[in-house]
Amino acid sequence: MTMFYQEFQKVLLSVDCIIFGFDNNKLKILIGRRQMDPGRGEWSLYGGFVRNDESLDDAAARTLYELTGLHKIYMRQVGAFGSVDRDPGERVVSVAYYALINVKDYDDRLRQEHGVEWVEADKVPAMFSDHNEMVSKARQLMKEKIKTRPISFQLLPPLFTLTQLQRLYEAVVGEEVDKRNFRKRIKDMDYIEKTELIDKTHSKRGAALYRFNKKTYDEDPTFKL
Amino acid sequence: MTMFYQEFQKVLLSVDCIIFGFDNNKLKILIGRRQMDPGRGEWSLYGGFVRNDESLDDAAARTLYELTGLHKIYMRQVGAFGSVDRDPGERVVSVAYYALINVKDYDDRLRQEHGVEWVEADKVPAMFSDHNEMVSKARQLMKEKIKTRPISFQLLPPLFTLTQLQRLYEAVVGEEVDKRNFRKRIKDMDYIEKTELIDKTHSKRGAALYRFNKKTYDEDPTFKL
DNA sequence: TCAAAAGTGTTAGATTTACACCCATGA
DNA sequence: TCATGGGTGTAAATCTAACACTTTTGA
Repeated sequence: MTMFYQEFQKVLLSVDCIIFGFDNNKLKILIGRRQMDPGRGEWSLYGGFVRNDESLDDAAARTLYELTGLHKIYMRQVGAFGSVDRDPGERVVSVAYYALINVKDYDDRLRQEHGVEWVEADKVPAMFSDHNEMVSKARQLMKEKIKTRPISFQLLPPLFTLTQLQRLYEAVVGEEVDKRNFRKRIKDMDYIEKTELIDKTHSKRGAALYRFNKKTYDEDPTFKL
Repeated sequence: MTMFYQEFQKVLLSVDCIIFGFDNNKLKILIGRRQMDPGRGEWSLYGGFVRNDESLDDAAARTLYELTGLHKIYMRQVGAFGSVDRDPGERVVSVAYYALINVKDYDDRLRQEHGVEWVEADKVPAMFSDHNEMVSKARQLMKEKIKTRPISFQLLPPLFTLTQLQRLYEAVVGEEVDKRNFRKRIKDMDYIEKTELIDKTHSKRGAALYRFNKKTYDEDPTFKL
């Protein structure tokens, strides 16, 4: 059946997902207790094995769908992790992906059924194997990404206030920024549109709601690399 | 023997190396004709299969050593490539690494024995499978890296002139930079040390030779992230 | 003596940072 | 009426980019 490469060893390949959410002005990630031996009961990222008939991206998307019921989640590869002993059971190489979702899109019932929970990205417990490493690398990549690309919208509802956008940015880069300077920068981004709508849930005065215009963004020549 | 994960499929895992060199003011990469079916004879990166008793990094380092006879090559992971049909033979997932070497360190006899050659990074032919994709991604990563980290020294001899350093920088980022501005920036980097030595092979007047001081670099608090 | 590469400062413009007060509203 | 978060402009400092001529020396 196998015609080529007969003499080479195969390995188990998994994907592990670092799923980011933003809630209560905190960056959070979704983790659970490992349901499998070895390591059963340890904190762990959600993952799954790669099948022979699916690409790595497909495996990650499928895994994300299994867990969240959501399609077309924003997702980027973090890298491959392949220490020999990273899994105490047997040799497993894992490709990590980070994903961004809007916490509100994730049915809380489904979340509980899978036994995963949102923990603050700054307070992640010690996890199984090299999962903490995966998380740091993912955070690092996301931090670099957010400085040049509009990924915030993947974590926010379709309508959001500038304060929300700023808090998210601060949570991701890990430092506070000046309100006026931040808003000045946003004004220059034509693809962040002010709507007529007002959010009154977070303040008495009410804050203008903004939305991300993907079309305008895609047409912006600044972003044609 | 295998106690866990029995029900999951395994895949062949390979590493592919994008080996950069700098010669004649040109950024080059090392490629050869594929020696294996399927795809025998097509242009290809140099790669190898990952063994069960070695990490991905070890597999890449071993592959680099096999080809070049060099140890401790600077090397960074590019990412995992895993389309289902990327290899027409059977399912193979590959982890790409880029590596930087000083062309002069590579014995030309050994190079010929392996049937690989240096081609300009801007003139890479169509290659086997997704290897061109790997090269673009590697170039992109390296370009980002060189803007904040001193990786040039991996591609240059221990002593080099500022003009060489500038030409290399230009080749990597793909655009020319102003000589005076470039040298001003270099002056601010304490870890690039001027020596008393003069290179007279490239000009009549002679150019001062510089060296990279790793110790100074490692102690520079700017680079503690 | 001249061609070829090395070496060297200044200025204008752009970008970034720091900073403080008034507004609207519901409780 | 007051506490809370929303909203706004200016000036200094820093960084970046543009620019041209002199030096040395081997051929």
